[in-house]
Amino acid sequence: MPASCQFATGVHFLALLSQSPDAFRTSNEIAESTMTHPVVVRRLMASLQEAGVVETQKGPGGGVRLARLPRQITLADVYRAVQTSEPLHLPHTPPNKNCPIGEAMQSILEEIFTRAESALTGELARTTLSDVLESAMSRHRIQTT
Amino acid sequence: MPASCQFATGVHFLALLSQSPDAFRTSNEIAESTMTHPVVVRRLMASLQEAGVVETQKGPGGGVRLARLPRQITLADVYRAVQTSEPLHLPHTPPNKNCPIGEAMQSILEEIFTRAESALTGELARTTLSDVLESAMSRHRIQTT
DNA sequence: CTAAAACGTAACAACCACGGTTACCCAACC
DNA sequence: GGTTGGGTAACCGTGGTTGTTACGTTTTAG
Repeated sequence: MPASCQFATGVHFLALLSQSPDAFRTSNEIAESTMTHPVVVRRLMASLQEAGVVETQKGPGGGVRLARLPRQITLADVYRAVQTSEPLHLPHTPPNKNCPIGEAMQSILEEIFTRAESALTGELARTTLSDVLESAMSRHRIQTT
Repeated sequence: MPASCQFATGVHFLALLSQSPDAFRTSNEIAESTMTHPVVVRRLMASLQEAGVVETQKGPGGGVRLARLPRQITLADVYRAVQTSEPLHLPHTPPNKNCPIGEAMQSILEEIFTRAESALTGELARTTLSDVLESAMSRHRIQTT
């Protein structure tokens, strides 16, 4: 199911960065924690940097850190920065020109998709990175005690 | 990924069926209108039949028709019947066991995904097939006049 | 009872996006 | 200037989706 898990990965990355909002973490560290490849980390972080969610610093002592406080970053920000393809798609082959229904279908579907995705991002906007980190901390505490 | 457009295709199919809720339409007719293959139609219709959205009739004079009135079928019904993969996904590789954040991440993300998808289907549930058909009819009328 | 019309489904190929990997360039710090 | 880091291009393997063929099964017509 190679159906883009970039959002999940991105949230995971940013949750790690939220632990120490001021410190730079290297892509190697992040990759190790998430069992992936440093290049994958840098690729995803590039999108997040473009969206103004993180900032990077090259050279020794450099790495990636949040550009804003965890409280000021919502999951909708992450979703918009990272999601390359939309969850709902039009068919690749255009409909029959002789079919009046098909003629109007695309624009109807596009409107529906827009509304549906607004609902989705609206829900995601209600959770911030600090919420995620807090949940993770409390959950881990319960698991280890 | 070859971004699944099954939802869009399904809505298109059902909009066609909504034109004549009582008559059986063959997969060949549907395929012709949507510029696809009869087997593709039957495959998708199989899911919709399993969900109780359509009913099929074999043999001459048979085909597919809606199981309920267009007014009683929402796009959320279509989405649930047809969508094989969810819009948001967990990473395929589990996180590092030594990372406390990663430990808790999966369940946190699953909760978030559940809420987000509920928001999406909630929005889709507000539109019925008769709404779609009505939009298509009025749009086509405007385009052709 | 046979033939034709339709769905049901398995099997296969083509395509394409995603993730992992390597390699190389560039910037920053010591 | 060397080391440490990100930035990015290029490539491959994998797997899901669609299109297509082929065949079985059910139903109706006659």
